[in-house]
Amino acid sequence: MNRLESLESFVAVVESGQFTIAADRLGIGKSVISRRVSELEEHLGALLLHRTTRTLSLTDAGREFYPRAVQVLEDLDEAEQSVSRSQQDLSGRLRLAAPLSFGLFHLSNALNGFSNLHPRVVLDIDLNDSEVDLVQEGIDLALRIGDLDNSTMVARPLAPINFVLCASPEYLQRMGTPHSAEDLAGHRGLCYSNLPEPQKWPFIDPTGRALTIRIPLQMQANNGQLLLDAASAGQGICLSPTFIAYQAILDGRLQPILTDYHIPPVTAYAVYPNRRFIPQRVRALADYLRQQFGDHPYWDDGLAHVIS
Amino acid sequence: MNRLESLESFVAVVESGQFTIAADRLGIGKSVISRRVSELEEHLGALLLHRTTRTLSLTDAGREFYPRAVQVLEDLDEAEQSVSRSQQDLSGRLRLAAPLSFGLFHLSNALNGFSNLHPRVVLDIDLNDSEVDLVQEGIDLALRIGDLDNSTMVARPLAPINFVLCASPEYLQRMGTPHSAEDLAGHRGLCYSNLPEPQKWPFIDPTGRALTIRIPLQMQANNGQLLLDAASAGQGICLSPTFIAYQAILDGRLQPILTDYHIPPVTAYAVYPNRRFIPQRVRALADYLRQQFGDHPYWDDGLAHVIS
DNA sequence: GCTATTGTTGCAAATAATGCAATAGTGTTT
DNA sequence: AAACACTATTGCATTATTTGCAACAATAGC
Repeated sequence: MNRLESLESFVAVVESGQFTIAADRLGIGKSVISRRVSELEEHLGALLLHRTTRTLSLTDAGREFYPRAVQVLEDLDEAEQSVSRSQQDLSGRLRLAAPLSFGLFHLSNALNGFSNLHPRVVLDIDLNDSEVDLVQEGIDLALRIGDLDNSTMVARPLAPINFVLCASPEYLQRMGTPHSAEDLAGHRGLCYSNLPEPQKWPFIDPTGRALTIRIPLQMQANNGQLLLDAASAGQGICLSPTFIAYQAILDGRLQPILTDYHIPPVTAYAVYPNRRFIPQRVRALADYLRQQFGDHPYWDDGLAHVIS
Repeated sequence: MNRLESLESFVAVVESGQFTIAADRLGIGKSVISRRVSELEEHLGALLLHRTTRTLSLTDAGREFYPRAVQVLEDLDEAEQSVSRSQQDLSGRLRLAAPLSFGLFHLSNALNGFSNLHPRVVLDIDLNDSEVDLVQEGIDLALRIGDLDNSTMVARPLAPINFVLCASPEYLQRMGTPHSAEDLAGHRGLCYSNLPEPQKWPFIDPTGRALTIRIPLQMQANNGQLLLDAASAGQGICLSPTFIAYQAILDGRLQPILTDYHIPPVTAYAVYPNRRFIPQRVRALADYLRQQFGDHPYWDDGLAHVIS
C-alpha cells in the first residue's frame, strides 16, 4: 500500500464529498479511490468514512485524521519545494488573516498583485477584526495593526499607520472648526468601538505635550469605513487611520482638522507563528507586502502636510 | 515512485551514513535504496547526497531537506497513531529538555518509569540549564523551573519547588546558628549564579513581612549540587531547592536553619510549543510527570516541618 | 416500484518494484 | 605503486502491485 496516495485519496474524498468527484480530480478511476481508502482504513484499524451508496460522512476517527492528513501532505509538498529546482515558482495554500477594513482597502490590490506573481499559490483569506489564534486556526500569516501580545510570534513591520482627525466641510461650517484639542469637547465624536476606550483620543499638542481628550459620543461602530461615511455625511468628527480616510480627504469630502497636533501612529505588522520551517510563500508574501506598503505607504502620499 | 519510501530511504541513509547499512535497517536490498534516493533527487531536481563510492556527505539541498523529511515522517506516524486501533501503545521520538540538577535527581527515575510504560517511545533528553528555543531545536517538551516568559507556550504545573536554608551541623557549631534573617549578614553564602542577583535571598519573616537579605559571598556556582556539597563540607550556608537538599537533610549531613521563616516557592512546569497537533506521547509524559511529582512531591515528604 | 447514481468488487492487462549478480569507482594497505 | 577491500550503481529476469473496465449492489428521489 502506498500510504501517501491513500492519504491523498482520503483527503480528496473528504474535500469533494464524493468518491467519483475525487477520482476525477485525481485523474484515476473511482475503483482506485475506493480501494485506497479501504486499505487506509484497514491499515489504521479504524473506519474513516461512514458511507452508504448515496451519502458520505466522516466518522470521529476521520474527523480527527483529516486535518492531520492535510497537514502532512502540505508539509511534504513544502519540504520538496524548498529544495526543488523550480524554487522560484511558489505554490501551495496560504491562509491569511487581516482586519476587515485594511483588507478591503489595501490588502485586496496587493494580494491580486501577489497572486499574479505566484499564480500557483492559493490564497485563503480571513477578514476578521477579532484576533484569532493563529496556530489553532492554521493561519500562516496575519496582518495585525497596533500592539502585539504574543511574543513567540514572528512580527515584521509592514507600514506605519497614521491617523487624522477629520470632518465634512459642511459640518465644520455648521459647528465651527476646532482650533485646539480642548475645543473637541463641544463636538460630536464618531468613535471606533474596538478600542478599550473609544471616546478617549490621544494627542501631542504643538508644544510637544501629550494629552488625552474625551470627546462626546455621537456614534460608535466597530468599523472604520462606516464611521468615515458618517463623517462625510456631516455626522461629526472622526479619528480615522489615513489608510481609510485618504481618499475622502483628497476628494475634499472630508477636511483634516487640528493638523498642528500630532497623533501617535501605530504600526501594521505581518505576524506569523514561529514554526520550525517557515513556508517560503509566507516569507514571500511578507516581503511583498512590505514592499507594497513600506515606511511611506502610498495612501499617505498626498497627506504629508496632514500627518506631520 | 513512492515518495514516502524514497523519503524513508533518504533519511535512513543520512542517519546510518551508508547505503548498505540503511538497506539492512529497512530490510531491503541496497540497490533499492540507491534507486529510491536517485529517484527522489530526480523528482526534486536537486542532488541530496554527494557520494563517491567510499564517502557520503549531504549537499546543501540535502541538509535543508533532511530535517523536513524527518518531520514529515514523524507527523505522518503521529497522525496514523492518533486514530489507530492500538492507540494505547505510544511510540515515536520524544525530545525532552530539562535543567541539569532536576534532571539528574528526579527526572531520571521518572523517565525510566515512563519508558517502561511506553517502551516504544524513544526519549531524547537534553539536560541544560540555559533556556533553548523549543521550536527551533525541535524540543517536544521542556521542564522549566520558575517564571515563564513565552506566553504562547502551553505550560502545565508539575510540582512546587520549595527552598530551605541549610548548613552542616559542624559549620553551625563553629560559626553559630543564625536565629534571624539579619544574622545571615555575618555568615558565608554559597550562591547560585544563574540568578539575576545571586547574593540576595528573599524571605517572609515569622510576622509575615517580606524582606531581602544580602549575604556575603563565599562561593558561587551555576550548579546546585556543587553548592550543596560545599555546604555539607562546612563551607557555608546554602539556599537550596528541597529537591536537591532533601536527602542530605534527612541524613543529618545538613541542618535546616531559620525554619520559622518562609521562603517563597516557585513552580516547576512542563512546557511545550502550542502546535496544532500535540503528540499524544507529549501529553502522556506531562501527565505522567504531574502524577509522579504533584502538589506534594516525594522529596518534600520528610520536610513538612521545614518548609512550613 | 422505477430510475439515476453511488460505492464496491472481480479480473485480466499493464505497470512497477525487487533482488541478484555484475560493474565501476575509491580510499587503504602492503 | 599495485593489489585489496569495500562501496554505490546498473541490467535484467522475476515477482508483486496497481490499474481500469465492467458488472454489481445499494439507496434516495420520483
